Amino acid sequence: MQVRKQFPFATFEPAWQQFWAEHSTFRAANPGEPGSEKPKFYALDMFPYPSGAGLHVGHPEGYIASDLVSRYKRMRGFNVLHPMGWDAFGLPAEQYAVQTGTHPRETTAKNIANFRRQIDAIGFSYDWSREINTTDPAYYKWTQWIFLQLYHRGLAYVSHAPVWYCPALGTVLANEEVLTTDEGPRSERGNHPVERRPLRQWMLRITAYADRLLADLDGLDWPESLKEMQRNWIGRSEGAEVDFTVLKPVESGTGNGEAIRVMDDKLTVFTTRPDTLFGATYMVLAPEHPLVEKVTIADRFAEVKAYREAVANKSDLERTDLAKTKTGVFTGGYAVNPVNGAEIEIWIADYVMMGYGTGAIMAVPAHDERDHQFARKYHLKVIEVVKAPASAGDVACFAGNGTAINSGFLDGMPTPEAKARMIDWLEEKGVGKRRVQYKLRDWLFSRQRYWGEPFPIVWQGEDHEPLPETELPLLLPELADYAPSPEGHAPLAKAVDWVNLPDGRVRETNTMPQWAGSCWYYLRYCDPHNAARVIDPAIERYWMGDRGIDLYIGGAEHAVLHLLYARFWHKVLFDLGVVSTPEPFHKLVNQGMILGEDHRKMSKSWGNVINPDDVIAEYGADSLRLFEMFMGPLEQMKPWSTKGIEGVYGFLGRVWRLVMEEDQEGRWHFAPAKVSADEPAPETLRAVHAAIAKVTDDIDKLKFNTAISALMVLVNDLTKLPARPRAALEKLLLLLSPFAPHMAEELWRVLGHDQTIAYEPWPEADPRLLVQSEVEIVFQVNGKLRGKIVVPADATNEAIEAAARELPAFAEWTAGKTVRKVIVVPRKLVNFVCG
RNA sequence: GCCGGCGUGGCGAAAUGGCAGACGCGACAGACUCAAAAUCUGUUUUACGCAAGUAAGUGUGGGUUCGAGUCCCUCCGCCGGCACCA
Repeated sequence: MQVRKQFPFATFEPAWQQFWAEHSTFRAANPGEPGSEKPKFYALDMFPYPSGAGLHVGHPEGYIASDLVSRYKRMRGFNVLHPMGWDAFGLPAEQYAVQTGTHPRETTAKNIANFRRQIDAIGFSYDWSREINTTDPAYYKWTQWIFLQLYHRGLAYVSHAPVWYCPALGTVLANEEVLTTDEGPRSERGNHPVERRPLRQWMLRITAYADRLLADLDGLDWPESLKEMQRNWIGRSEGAEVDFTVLKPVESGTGNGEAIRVMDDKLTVFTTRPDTLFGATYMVLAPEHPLVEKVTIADRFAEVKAYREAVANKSDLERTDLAKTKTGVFTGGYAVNPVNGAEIEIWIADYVMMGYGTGAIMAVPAHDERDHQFARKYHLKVIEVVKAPASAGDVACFAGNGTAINSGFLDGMPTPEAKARMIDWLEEKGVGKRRVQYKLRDWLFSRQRYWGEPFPIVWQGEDHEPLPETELPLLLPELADYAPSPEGHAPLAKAVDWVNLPDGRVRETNTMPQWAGSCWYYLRYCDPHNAARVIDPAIERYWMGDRGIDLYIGGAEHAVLHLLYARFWHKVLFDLGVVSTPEPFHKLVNQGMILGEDHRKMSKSWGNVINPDDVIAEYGADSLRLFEMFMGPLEQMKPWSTKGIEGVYGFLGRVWRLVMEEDQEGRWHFAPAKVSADEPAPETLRAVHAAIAKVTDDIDKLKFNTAISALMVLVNDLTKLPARPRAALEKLLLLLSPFAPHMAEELWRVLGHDQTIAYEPWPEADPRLLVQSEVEIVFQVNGKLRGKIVVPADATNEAIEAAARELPAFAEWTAGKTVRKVIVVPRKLVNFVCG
């Protein structure tokens, strides 16, 4: 059954989309082109991976928001860069290729076409002449070029350290792509089990930028929670390295009292609490620590070996399970505490990780919860060296700041001072130094996949060398079979002719991870067709100068990975002089997830997925846009509601009928009788200007839901008028146009305009029309509302108080009481405090 | 465990320390209609009351203030992140 439509969106929405495309309405002007004299505004969406499933209504939420801002900024006189593209390398297309033999290029092209169709139907104002695709050789040529710059700067290197390998996906994964789950470590993509394997890998030295990545967060207009996540991920700690001399008893097996010999080796630890060095009563090495074999005595060797083997077979989850009791083994070796010469035992335990600090710790069981647990279990000595402040209460193990005790020259010092003093002492004696430690690790940058950027690297034996830039792009070879080998050899190894060069050298067969293409795509949009350079400097300065991208909207799932990697590459490019700002994304907003109507996450398995195609067929693109912005704050998670979209659809119908009427045959026509040429009445004028002020202010703050509610208030007011002044209607359409651009364009034309509304100047609210001559003031007694009075807007405090005293309610509520104090807030309230 | 964020009607939500619940949905009533739908106009936090009105009310308990949804502290719940990081 065909439901009667409130307005013919199915006709005019596609027509306007076609109009915009044919007229290149949203083409942004590069420097030198007409329009580039305007100030720029760069509004960026996180570009999608074009999956086979297509879009659901959650995907375009951020796109609608950025589109709205883009349209608004154009009307405010900005030259707006609002582009879209495809993050099209990735695993699903490759897995499909493994199963079916379809080249990922074909799958990707098909998916992009579907995404493009869906996106176009929503009426976005993208400049499609700047469309990019990370799998296009003309694009990945420059991804490879940036890799070469990293390589030349010593920021790309080869590692043989154990890495996460996923047998199901047939590839290695970065630390960040591995999740700790109840079933053990799993791949973020697909939730497959992963394991450690020693494989030759490319790493990027992101740790060299740790300090700058941390420090520059401060100046960014990002959600504070997201900045905090990056800070935690980078994980900066200040402390000291301390060198311990290693002792080893001469083998005897008879117990104590045997001769000892001093070994050459130093055992270096990292600690954030050098002030507790006097309380270090034992040391712990990670089981994998290279010194373990040297410090272990013969008597202990079997036990140590068994422990190390047991640990090696543990998954990381078992190892990091906080609930389990700590285990460890004494090596038989000793170390000398440099500060007091005490000989302390060296243990190994899996609560110390090889990957952080030096893989060894000095244990201070009195003031570290973990050391405390361990010491209690193995009956190790505990020496208290920090006196807790009285406010700390009675705790078994005090880990906070206090006053140094039992610590020789530190005694009596507060913790921060004691830390500094100890570091000075260590540096004087040459047995330690100040050190800053980061949790951030280098970025594992190679994957054993087909559908990614090939590395522009060739090997000669164990030596690698870069391809010359003139040989870029290095194209992906064609393959008959895309599956990786079970041993972890990349699919590219099968392209024998491609891999083996005539001179005996061989190509790198790994490819880059999906993050590579998205690390710099925002730059390419500025100058998408430049064959000679990654980006033209003048164009870069125009679009990226000053603050970089003015507004970046995308999902919070990219809080640490994409956003950290892209910042890293950007800083490298900044150091190379390719870009002119140290940070790419000035303002960042995370749109909240849209849940299903049942308040659960939209997913096929719940059967609650809403497809935008269906919504558009039923209510039109403007309704979809308007509703997604009306549901609630952009950043907030919120459920879809069919009734809700009917509400905004009804609102658009009301707008339509302000000027249109339907004839007997169901055709809509302009209704001249509904529009008056008269000047708006003062109250109408005030309503219009109040809406202008509210909508403008709200868009600036990205508070689209309240902006829409202001538009609804205005439309409700105009609906009540027998005929609507043309001037008021035109202002309404201008305000509506970023939200519901199709209807705004259509009615703008109906009202006789022959140019697109997209570049009409945004209306200005006249403050003189907003001031009211009289205001209603709240009358309170003891803070409780007891009445209202109307006074001139400029009434003095005295006049307001006097007016309030005239009220019958005043006598009633103050009877038998004394007025002790009167508080007047001009234009707001008057409050009598009585007792 | 640690670090963020959030708790407001039947529902989605508003509210520079100053009238809690704008706007929308739903519900109820009226107009139009033979009738319905659609549309238009009202009402709609709860309790008591015919009403005027009064009282209570923003997760819990306290505090600051003339005045707290908003600021501070305690606890509870939900969401996100990190997780033996020395």
